[in-house]
Amino acid sequence: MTARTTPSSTERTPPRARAGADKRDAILTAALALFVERGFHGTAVPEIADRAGVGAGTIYRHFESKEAVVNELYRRHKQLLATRVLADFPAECVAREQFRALWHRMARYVADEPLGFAFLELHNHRSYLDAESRAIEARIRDFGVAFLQAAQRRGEVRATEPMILIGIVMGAFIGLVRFAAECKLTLDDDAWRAAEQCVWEAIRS
Amino acid sequence: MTARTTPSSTERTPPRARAGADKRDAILTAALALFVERGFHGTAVPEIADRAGVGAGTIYRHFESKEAVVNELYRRHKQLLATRVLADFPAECVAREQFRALWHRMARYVADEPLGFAFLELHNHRSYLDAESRAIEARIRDFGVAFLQAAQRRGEVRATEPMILIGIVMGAFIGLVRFAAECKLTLDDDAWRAAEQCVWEAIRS
Amino acid sequence: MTARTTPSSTERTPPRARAGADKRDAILTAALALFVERGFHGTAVPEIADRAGVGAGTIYRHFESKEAVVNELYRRHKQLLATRVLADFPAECVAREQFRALWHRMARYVADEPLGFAFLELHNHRSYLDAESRAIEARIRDFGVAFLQAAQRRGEVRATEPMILIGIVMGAFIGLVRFAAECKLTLDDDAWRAAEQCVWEAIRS
Amino acid sequence: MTARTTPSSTERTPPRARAGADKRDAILTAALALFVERGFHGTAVPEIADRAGVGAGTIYRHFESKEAVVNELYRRHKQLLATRVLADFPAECVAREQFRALWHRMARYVADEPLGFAFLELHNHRSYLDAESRAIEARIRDFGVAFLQAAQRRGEVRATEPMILIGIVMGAFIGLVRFAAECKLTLDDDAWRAAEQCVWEAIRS
DNA sequence: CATGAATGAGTATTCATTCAT
DNA sequence: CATGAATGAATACTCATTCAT
Repeated sequence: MTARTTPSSTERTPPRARAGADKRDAILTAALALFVERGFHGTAVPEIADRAGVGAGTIYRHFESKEAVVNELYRRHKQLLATRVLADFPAECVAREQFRALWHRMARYVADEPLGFAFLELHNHRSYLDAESRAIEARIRDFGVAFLQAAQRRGEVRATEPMILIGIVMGAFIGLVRFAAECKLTLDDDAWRAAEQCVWEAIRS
Repeated sequence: MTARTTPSSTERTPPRARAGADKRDAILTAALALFVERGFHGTAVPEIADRAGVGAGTIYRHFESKEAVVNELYRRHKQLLATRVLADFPAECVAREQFRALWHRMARYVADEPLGFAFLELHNHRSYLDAESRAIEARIRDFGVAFLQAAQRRGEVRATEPMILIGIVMGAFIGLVRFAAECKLTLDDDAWRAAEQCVWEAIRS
Repeated sequence: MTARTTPSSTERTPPRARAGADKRDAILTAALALFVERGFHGTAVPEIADRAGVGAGTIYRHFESKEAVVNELYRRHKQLLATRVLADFPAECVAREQFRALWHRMARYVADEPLGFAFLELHNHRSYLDAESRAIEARIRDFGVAFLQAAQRRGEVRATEPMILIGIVMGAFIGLVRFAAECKLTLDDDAWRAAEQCVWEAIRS
Repeated sequence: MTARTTPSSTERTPPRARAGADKRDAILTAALALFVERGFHGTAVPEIADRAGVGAGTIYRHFESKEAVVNELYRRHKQLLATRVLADFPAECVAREQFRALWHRMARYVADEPLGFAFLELHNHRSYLDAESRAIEARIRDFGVAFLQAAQRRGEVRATEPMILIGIVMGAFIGLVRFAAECKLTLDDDAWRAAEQCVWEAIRS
């Protein structure tokens, strides 16, 4: 346990005792919540430090700058999403099954990492994202296009421009999550299944 | 009132081209572009003044504060969207026709006011929107729910929770626009029609 | 303070119809009240214009700058005080009578021009008063010193350094007015007479 | 910015002469001098920072706002004056002795804290003083009234309205200090004693 | 002459970043 | 390594002054 000079001990730190280097994680967790709540420009570095339970200077021991924090966060969560969704993709199944798998994996990601998902959906990433962060984004899109084209060739998905279909599917997914959040509607398994069925109808041949 | 026909390129207006009261418009136009590009908190007031071709102080002659500018912008564009989409709604048609009408009106709005649409889709409006601005938002959503429920009662739209269907439809629409923008894909009439057909399949009974 | 919609004419102007050049007076009157209330640096030029019922630009038609206004005000009121107090000074009377005359003339000035007196007593005139304004001040003090020295030579006033006596007398007068104002105590003729008697005791031989 | 005439005492402290917490004191000292010289509204925060030898932001680490600085200054000096003057007041002496004690204690305060005294005498405190600051003021005045009334009951002080007498005495004291300052006259012990005798004559029965 | 919209330098205050402890 | 006080550049906003009408 790191020595704390101030009399008050565990102020904001998460319950588990913290071993040395995962201050970095505390910073990222705090930053994630604040960026989602107030946006990148609307969040002050000392606020992040405060919520993470570390000194303001400590952030600069782990990250080059505030922008480095947001980029790390972006890459980390985009990567996590990609891994969760694409790992062990059922390449041999029919498109219907593949789509169902994709959809529910995304749904599980949203359930497990609601802040991470909300963060990725924040707009205006453009102004601070670096090249590497952008590359991950492209990788996922390319996978989606490849999947759709294969299914189209097999006549399982309608023959519309793949980018349009991706826009519709991803948009529907994101819209579903956002509207549910706005209306304080909890999405249970049935809701997710129903929605999945709807969206499949949109792209099936 | 001066008609604004071209959606394009009215930036850094020539010093003596404007008369009196449309300095207010110049400020709103400049702010719109900058908020879309860098977000509310990422945009400095002098930047807005600069781009509008006015002095920094002039902004405060027309608006109480920076927040008053975003709120005006939000209300104005939300209102415009609502009017464009809901005016003379074909109440007697079958759902299929009504849906087509809604879709293409939204498409036309996006084509005419790309920045306005992008602005409305910006997240984190929460932190600065006032009560009046929020009320307009609710009005539009309520209309959508009413439309869907009526169609469901007539058996023309599938009997899924209306908020889920709205999330899917609106999300698909927004996703389509965003992905197209990101991939520098221009959406022509055919593309809009094809997408409309896809999304209708998602909600039809 | 807020936007002015009506193009109407006489909004704040005092009842009497205004003939051309006495806008200058309206400006001075407005400035006097505001300077007393909020100080020179705490008063904005448009506020003065507003209270005077003239346009902001009009002030610059009559005065070089904000500092010119305060200097004019200072000179005008100092001059008025000097005239009121020193004109037809009873040079042949005994010091007791002369003192009584001075005291009650000052009292009458305060009663007639409470704002003017309060303004002259404002501190920090130093930072904006010009040479001419300062000269008037000196002239009055010199007269007081001469009066006291003459009375001291005749053995009617105690032989203490004249500047000290002036400080005491003027200070007592000002203190009286200020404390009365602070305690919302109105000074009637009896009070003024009683106070005069007290202060005379302080300097008589 | 302006010319600095006095080569005296504590200005622009040597960069590394101070330790930790007395940066707060440096700020207060700098603010005191500037407020006396140019008034509250006439003093810019960066000027205070400059004179205190600290960064502009540092002021906001120690004080909520510019107004918090004046209020602290006011309370601190009013308190100091009250303590110095009222502590161990000779309650058993005759009024003549009590008056002498009060007078010379005030004189010593002025000698020790000339800027503090000048600051307290600044007008227009009204616009920024908070309730607590005002309460101290009233406490001192009440003490003066009580002292005078007791002496009047014993027949040692003339039977005039106490507020009038206080106005005269305090006014004379303040006037003395101001006129002396304006004329660059140094008040030595003899001058203070002579003045005290004069003012006592004004109120004795 | 009078006006008030427009201006930009100036104000109080915040915040990303540094560095002595 | 960790800290948080200190910094000064940057921000939102104000105001003395100008000038086209």
